Amino acid sequence: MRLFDTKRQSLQEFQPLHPGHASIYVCGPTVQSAPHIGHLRSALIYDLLRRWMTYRGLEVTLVRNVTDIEDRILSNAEAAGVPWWALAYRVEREFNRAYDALGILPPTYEPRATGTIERIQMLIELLLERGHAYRAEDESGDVYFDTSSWPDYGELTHQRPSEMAPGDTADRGKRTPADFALWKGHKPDEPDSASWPSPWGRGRPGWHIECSAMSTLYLGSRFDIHGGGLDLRFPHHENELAQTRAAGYDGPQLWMHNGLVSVSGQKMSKSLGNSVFASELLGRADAPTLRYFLGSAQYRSTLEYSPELLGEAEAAVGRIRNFLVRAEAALAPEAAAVAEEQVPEEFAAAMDDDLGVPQALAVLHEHVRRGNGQLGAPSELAETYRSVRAMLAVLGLDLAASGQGAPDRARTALDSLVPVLLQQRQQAREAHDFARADGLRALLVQAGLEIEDTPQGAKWRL
RNA sequence: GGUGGAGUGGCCGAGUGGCUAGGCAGCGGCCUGCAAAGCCGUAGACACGGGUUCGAAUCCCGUCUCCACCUCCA
Repeated sequence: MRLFDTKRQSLQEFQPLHPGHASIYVCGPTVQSAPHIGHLRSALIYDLLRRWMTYRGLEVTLVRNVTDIEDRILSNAEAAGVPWWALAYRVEREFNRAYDALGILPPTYEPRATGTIERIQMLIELLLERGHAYRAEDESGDVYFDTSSWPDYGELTHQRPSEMAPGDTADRGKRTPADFALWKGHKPDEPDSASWPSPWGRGRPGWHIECSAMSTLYLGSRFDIHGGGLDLRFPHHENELAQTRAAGYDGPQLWMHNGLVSVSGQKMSKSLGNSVFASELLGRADAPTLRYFLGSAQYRSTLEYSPELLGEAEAAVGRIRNFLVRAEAALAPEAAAVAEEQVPEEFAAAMDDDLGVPQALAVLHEHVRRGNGQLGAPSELAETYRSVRAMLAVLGLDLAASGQGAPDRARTALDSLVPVLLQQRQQAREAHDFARADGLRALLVQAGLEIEDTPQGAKWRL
């Protein structure tokens, strides 16, 4: 399969470092505030990558970190009047609930920055020894990465420090504005619990270093892929790469960056107040619809969010779901059983081409349409049905047609009441009392049911 | 100022030299008592100006516009 590499700015044939295995590190959230649609999209993209690689026979090790100590966590916690660790943990749990609700598979491991302090300190020590870091000249206890000591600085985003817009020079103890903190000395107004002893005094890790520490600790000096949001390219990933390599590690062989989500053509931001949070999104649509919607743009493109677009995704998913219901009704159970799940070649080609999910969805729809035309031809239908199921499985679209699981009491009540109404409607139709028949149908539709007349009589579903 | 990405029909979104993706919305037909669902058919586009070519959404040159990043960000 081919993937677009940010560093080389081109599609690269993916060659795992270890045949049959793929190692992926994805920048997870800084658990400072509630997850929004952008976080979900990002996580879903790497979930799809992982599922696809698994389908292709690779054993995938996916590490997605949690950055649970950082400036914004401290300031948000202080503003909320809660301990920073309580805020971080609450938000972390909120992220995981949202991931679960979307059917995003748990990563192989999910390390926390606070659990990696030893490794972080070891890296900083290495950087100091090798002359790529320095202790701040003031009494702050900070340690900075010395960008001027690393000739390749800027290699990821193809920038030269001299041509960048000048940064904040007022920062304490830095030699040049481009230098960034590896270790931040403890400040008297910060909680003691947010600091750890170190050779440079009590303090906490800077932002960036935790990813260098966690990726190389769990995946080794060299690993296959590093992923994250487009907005992390600089400074986060640029700095991370510089640190990792300057400390003597190789880092990832390929960098992936996913596009952002816009709302009304504007980037989501706190200052604009247009963020779409996971909690409200999960209340607006079911998991398959959200997965479909979030996959409707190629992962490197900006995805525009609006309720209308979400509605379109819902219609598309409904179409697929309708097909499954019909096909399962038309097929013998053993024909519908999916033994070997094999996706169509065009689907595979789309996924292999830099994770072309929109094209893959097109292939899916083509099969659904074909299948709808085969409802009278079971042998052909069975094959199409199995293809569709295979594609849905790879995409993580869990459209279990007939309501699995134990029926709840409301459902039991509907199961006994709806057929009575449908029977009354049928009697009215036979008596040509269409006003009454349509009235009964309108009642059911208003209650949220779908009524479908078929040669075998009326069928209903929620 | 620097770095990167992108402009395709009413909307979203594929397509990288010839063979009109797909979805939603629209229109016509089939089916239906009427609908819904489904199927079939159909219209509509390549930011602009040049150039290369038998042929350009696709390649080249120029112009315009938009987006992201340049030390808070998925």
